[in-house]
Amino acid sequence: MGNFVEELRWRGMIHDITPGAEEQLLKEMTSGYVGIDPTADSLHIGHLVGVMMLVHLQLAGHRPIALVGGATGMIGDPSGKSQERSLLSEEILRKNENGLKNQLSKFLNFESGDNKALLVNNYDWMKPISFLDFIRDIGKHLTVNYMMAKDSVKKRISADSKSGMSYTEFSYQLVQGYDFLHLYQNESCKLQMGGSDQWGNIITGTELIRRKLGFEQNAYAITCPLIAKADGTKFGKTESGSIWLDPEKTTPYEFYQFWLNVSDEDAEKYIKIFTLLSREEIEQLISGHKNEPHLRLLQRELAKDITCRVHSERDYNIANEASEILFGKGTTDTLKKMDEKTLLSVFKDVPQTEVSREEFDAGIGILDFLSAKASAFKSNSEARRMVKDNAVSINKTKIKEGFELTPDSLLNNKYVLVQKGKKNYFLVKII
RNA sequence: GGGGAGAUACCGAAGCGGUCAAACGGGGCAGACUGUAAAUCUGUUGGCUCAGCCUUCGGAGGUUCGAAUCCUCCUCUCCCCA
Repeated sequence: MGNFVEELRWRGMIHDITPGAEEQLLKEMTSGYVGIDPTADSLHIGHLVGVMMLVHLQLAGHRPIALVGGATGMIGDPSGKSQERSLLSEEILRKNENGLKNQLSKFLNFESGDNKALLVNNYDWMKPISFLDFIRDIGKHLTVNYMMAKDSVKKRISADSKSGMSYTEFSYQLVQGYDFLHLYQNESCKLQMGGSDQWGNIITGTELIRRKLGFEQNAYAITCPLIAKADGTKFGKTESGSIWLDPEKTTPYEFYQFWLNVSDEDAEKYIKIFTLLSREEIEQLISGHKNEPHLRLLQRELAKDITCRVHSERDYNIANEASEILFGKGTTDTLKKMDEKTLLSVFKDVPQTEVSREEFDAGIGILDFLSAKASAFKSNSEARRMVKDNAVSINKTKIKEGFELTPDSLLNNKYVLVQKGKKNYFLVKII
C-alpha cells in the first residue's frame, strides 16, 4: 500500500482533507471516487486533475471509481456559475458517457487486479427513485439551514445575484450527497475527491452518511486546488476553445503545443500534477530548467508525457517533429528537400486548402491567394496590411508587397506553405 | 399605467451639424526583443480594383448643400414611481 496522501501532498494536489482520511488510506485498501459531469462526449484537460487523483489512488493500491454524473449532469452544479445550466437529454448523456469511458481507460486499469477501476453512472440509481422517496429518505436528514450555509448556495441567493437559483439547482448538493451515500453502502466507498470548488458538495455527502447511517460511520474527502495559471487566466482554454482529449476536437499537434507553451511557473506545478514522473526526476528537471531556462526542459517533458499517454508515442513523435520544423531552424531549403510524405505528416494538423492547377497557372494574385484561397486572412485588406507589416511568409521566407507566385514557389510541385506571423500555418495544395 | 435614461465598430466608452471610418481604454492580430515564455516597446484592428472609392453609429422615414450628431414614428434595454 503506497502512501497516497503523501504522494498527493508533495505534488501539490491537496487543498483540503478531512481528518482521519490519511489514517484510513494507510490502514486498508479503500475505494475512492471522483465525479465527472458528462456535458460533452470527451474529457477536456480541466478534467485531468480529477483523473490523475484516481490514477494515484490506484497506483497506491486503492480502488478508483469514476462516477459519470448522468443524473447530476441533468441538473447542473451551481458552484461557480452565475447562471443555471441548460438541461441535457438522456440520449446525449448516454452518448457522452461512452466517450468518457474510452478516454478514462487510457489512464485507469479497468481490467485486472483486485483494485481494478470501476465506472458507474449515477443516473442508474437515481432514475428509479421517486421524488417522494427521495425527499422522505434523503431530504429528511439535512436541514435547509445546513444547505443554505454552503457558499455555492449563498452566492446564488445573495442580493447581488441577478438570476436567482431554481429549486432544481438547490437540490444539487443533495443529489450529489446521495451519490456518496449510495457508493458507501453499495461499494463500500469511503472517499470522495474533487476540485476545491466541490468541497461543500462533498461534505454534504459525508454529513448525509453520518446522519443517516449513524455517527460511527466515517467517510472522507480530499480536494485539490483548482488549477490556475500564473497570469490569472483560465486554465485549459485557448482562443480557439477548450483543449480536449478527443483528437477529433483537439489535434495531437495542438494538444502537444498547448503544453509546450505553458509558462515556466505553471510548468513546474503542472509537471507534478499531470505526469507520473518521480519526485527525483522532477526535481532534477526543475533544477535543470533553472540553469538553462531557454531549453524549456520542463515544458518538453510535460508535453511529451501527456501527449504520449493521451494519444500515443507515434502522435507525440509527429507533433514533436512538426514543431521542430515549424519553429526550429527550418528554412526554405529544408522545406524544399522534404519529400511529400514527410511534408504531409508534418503539416497533418495544419489547415489545408486546395487551388486548381489551371487557376494557379493562370497567375493568381497574392492577396487573393492569401485570403480567399489559403484562408489565412479574413479579407484582402487584412492580407495587404499583414504583408505590409512584414508578417507573411511563403515557404518560410518573408514576402513583400508585389510578390508573385510562380511554379518555383511550389514544394514538391504542388504545395505552398503560407505562414502568418510565427505560429499560424496554412498549407495550400494545387490540384 | 406614469416618469426618466439609453441603444456607437469585438467589448467598454467619447462624439452632439461639416475637418468622423468615428477620440480613449480593453481585447485581438502582427513587428522588435526572446526561450514558440513573461514583461516591455511599436504598428494595426469595416470593405474594395487602396494617395482614391464604397458601406457603417438600434430600425424606418424627414429637415439640410451636408447628419452618428436635429425632427417624427417604431423596436429593444435599464432605472424610478404606481
